[in-house]
Amino acid sequence: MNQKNKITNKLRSSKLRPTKQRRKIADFLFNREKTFHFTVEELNKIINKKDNLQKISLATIYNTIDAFKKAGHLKEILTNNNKSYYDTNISSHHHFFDIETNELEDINYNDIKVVNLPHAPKGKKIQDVEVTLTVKKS
Amino acid sequence: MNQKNKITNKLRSSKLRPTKQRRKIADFLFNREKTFHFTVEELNKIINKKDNLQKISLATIYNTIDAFKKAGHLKEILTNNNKSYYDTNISSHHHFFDIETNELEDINYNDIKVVNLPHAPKGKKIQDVEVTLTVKKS
DNA sequence: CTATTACTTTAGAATCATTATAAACTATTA
DNA sequence: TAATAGTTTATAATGATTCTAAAGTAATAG
Repeated sequence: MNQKNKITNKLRSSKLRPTKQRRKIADFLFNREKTFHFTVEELNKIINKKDNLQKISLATIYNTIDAFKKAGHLKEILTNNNKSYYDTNISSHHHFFDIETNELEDINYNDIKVVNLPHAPKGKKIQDVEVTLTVKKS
Repeated sequence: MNQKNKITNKLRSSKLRPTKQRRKIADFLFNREKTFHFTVEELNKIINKKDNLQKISLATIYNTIDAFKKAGHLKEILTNNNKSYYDTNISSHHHFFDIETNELEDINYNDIKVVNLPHAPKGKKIQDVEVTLTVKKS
């Protein structure tokens, strides 16, 4: 199956109509080797570079990223930076977050072990475990 | 030493002039048994309840919380909620974060063990280790 | 195929959290 | 007590995100 069809299937299997906009964004985000960290504004700048003919509105980018997140294709990263950061690496892993530059870096799952997880409070269940190592210039 | 003087000293030792506003906020935040989690808007609502005579402006509350954070009297908590959460418990510990209600709960330091911490990227040093367990209704 | 329906995109307005501004005020210091 | 340095304040400005409702497009029924 070619990449175009893979994207279409990915969208369909998440009950998302494969529109031109969603394909373009999905193609950009998911057809790559390395994981990609971004904010919506950053993604918007890249997707809508001046020389691009078919621009995608910022609202659509927000909608699409939100849909991809809900479908489990993107992981939202915890920060204290008052904007949303996303990661194309959805497998369980952790992050360095540079509080001076706002840069993120993945930490391999096996490089950190979180042991003795406590029980969730009554009536709740744990949905995700995220370790953030805040770093700065040494 | 009475509590009023304690607060004054805490402020002075952080090179913050003990103004009426800072005392009031510090008194509210730090003279308590249990830790307190809040956003600035929540704190503003509490500090400026209708029946309060001396109101404190929202800008001052932001300034003060920022000063207290920089002085190390408050810990900022990582979430994916696009607003800043603070914790009066500044000792090393972790959190449950309910993504449906935005409620936070402390996790005792010893209830989670993070082992095998990786080295920080070259030229950087680890400033903080935070584990957030995202929870939701089960 | 075509018409209908349901979903999606869009520009722009609205909202929410936060930061900036600059004038009035207050604690500290000389 | 006067000068100064730091602080507070209302308000404006900013930045990120969500809302709105009209126009467009994909899916589906006939």
